[in-house]
Amino acid sequence: MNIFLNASSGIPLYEQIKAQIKFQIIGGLLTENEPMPSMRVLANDLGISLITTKRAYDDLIQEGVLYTVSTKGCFVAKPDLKKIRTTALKSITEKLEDIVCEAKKYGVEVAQMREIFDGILNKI
Amino acid sequence: MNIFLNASSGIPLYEQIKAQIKFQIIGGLLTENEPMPSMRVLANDLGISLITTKRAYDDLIQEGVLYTVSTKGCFVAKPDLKKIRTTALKSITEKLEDIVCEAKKYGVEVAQMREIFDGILNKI
Amino acid sequence: MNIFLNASSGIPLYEQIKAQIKFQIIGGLLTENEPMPSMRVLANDLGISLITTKRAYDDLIQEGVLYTVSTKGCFVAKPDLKKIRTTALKSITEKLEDIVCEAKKYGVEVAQMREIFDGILNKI
Amino acid sequence: MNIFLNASSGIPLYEQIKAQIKFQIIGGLLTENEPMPSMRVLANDLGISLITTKRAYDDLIQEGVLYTVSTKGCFVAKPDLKKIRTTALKSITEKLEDIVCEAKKYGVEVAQMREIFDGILNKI
DNA sequence: GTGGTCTAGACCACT
DNA sequence: GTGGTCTAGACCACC
Repeated sequence: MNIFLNASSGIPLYEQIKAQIKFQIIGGLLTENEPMPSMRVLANDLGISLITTKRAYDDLIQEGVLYTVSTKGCFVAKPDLKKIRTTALKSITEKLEDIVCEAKKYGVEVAQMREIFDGILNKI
Repeated sequence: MNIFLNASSGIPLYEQIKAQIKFQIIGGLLTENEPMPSMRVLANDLGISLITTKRAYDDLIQEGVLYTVSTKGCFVAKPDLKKIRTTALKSITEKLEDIVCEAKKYGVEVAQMREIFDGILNKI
Repeated sequence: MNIFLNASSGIPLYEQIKAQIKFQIIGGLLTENEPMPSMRVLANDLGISLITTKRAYDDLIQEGVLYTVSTKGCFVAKPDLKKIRTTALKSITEKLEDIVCEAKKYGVEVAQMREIFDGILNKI
Repeated sequence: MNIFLNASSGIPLYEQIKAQIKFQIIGGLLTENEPMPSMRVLANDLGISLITTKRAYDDLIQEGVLYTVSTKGCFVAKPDLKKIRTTALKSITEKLEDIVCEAKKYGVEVAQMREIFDGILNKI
């Protein structure tokens, strides 16, 4: 399981884990009914506390992204790609709005914002 | 002094204060050598603790946005608009990059990102 | 952590703490990525308020001397010895200039100043 | 009376006044029994509060640098140049010692300190 | 009245 | 346990 954590980013570790698991599902790296590494194993692999992986898994189960089979472990649920994408789009749109709003207060012109944004899109 | 705080936004009050003071300097509402309300008065006006306004002022003094004259109060420093804007642009660009990067992981297409962004720009 | 405070020196406690931590980094007693005592522990050891140690740490983090890993604690950053020394030399030079300037106004001759200074250097 | 104040230097205004009056006595600009400007006039000239000039004069009277004749005002006392110089030398020596001590903690070599000091002396 | 320093607490999120 | 934020209070020097 390839997950990369940044302890000093300020973003909670469990949120970083949750996001990367979702990315892998969206990207097809994790497929329906595939077994997830156990919380203990993942905690060990990442060198973090079991509590942290548990928090991430619990959240994902709660969101319906994973499901748990007692004594067997956690598995990837049937991915509701539409829901995940809709949620993601909503979150992204909101964040963009916040930034645009902030930029406006700093006196950044619309044309300049578009320029910056295009620059980023072209770079990736 | 028009400052609006949102106690439930998750953004520290002193950061909100700092940002709005900077916005007012950028917007020309606060001009060089203009006296700022005293920490006590501002704290009273906003209904928050003296410590919180002091924290905001201290940070801005440290950044060179305000300066203090012992027992007289705090004043607006010669606004280094260029630096403030450069810093702001850098921060905004970084945030945009993060979002675009996140969106990409969620499988959002470039065309769709541009569409969302244009929608926001047209709305404001 | 050996830090000695002089409550009656007029120098703020947090400045004394900051200076001594920098001295220890310069002197190699504190090395890169070494964990600092937690704010609470240090406050306890020194018999001062948590707020005062926090103030010192915050300043040092802001200066890039320390860095913080959320919930893990504060650590010694990659010491930019050059910057620290340059800053120190600048500050020392300025102070020396002020004193020489003051001495001159008191009519102290250059030769005498040199004599005093040599006396001090020979003593240490 | 030529006195120059720096409101934002951090040094109390009354200390700045005291020092400059002493300098003028040492330099022979103010001579024995010469009348000083009244506190009110001086306060007015400097654009500061009467309280501040009073504090400065009171201190100087206390130190024997000035004397007061009721209803007539303040005058320059017989300057005990030796005492003033001795006091000044002591204060300067102490300050130099503090700086040298601080510089040493920052790892500045004796040779380098001497170099800096000579540079300053040659400049003035 | 001003800012500068320091104190003793509290609550929170995260591990 | 850690740091981050916020609070209510105090004392000081200076003006």
